Amino acid sequence: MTLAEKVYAAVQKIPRGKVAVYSQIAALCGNRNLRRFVGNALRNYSGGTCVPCHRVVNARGECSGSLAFGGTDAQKNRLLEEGVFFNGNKVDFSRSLLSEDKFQEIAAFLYSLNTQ
DNA sequence: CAATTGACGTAGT
DNA sequence: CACTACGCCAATT
Repeated sequence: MTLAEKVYAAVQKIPRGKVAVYSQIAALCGNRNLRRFVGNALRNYSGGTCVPCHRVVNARGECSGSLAFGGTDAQKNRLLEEGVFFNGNKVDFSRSLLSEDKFQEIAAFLYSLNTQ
């Protein structure tokens, strides 16, 4: 299993109405320093809508540039529809960041994948 | 096998 | 606040 596949698995576990940051995803895959590759993996992903890539933002709460969805606005609107709170054009982390317990839950799930 | 590349992050100016 | 410089690391070439 490549790291990219782990990334996809982790992102799929992000609940509706919440967002995660790249470092979190990287941490779930075993190492915060992989954060850079997380973005790469999502960009490279062409498997359709199975993975909610739009729920992943950078550490400042900003949506990604122009690449995957048709602009930052498109991603932002999608998040808004899911109930994510925004503060300007940034995600309001205090209300919409992945909760700590959910993070742990996903971590446990990813761990089980690692042992396969 | 070495070089290049990023949807990133932090610290410093 | 904005911009820069540098670190980080797997995948691709």
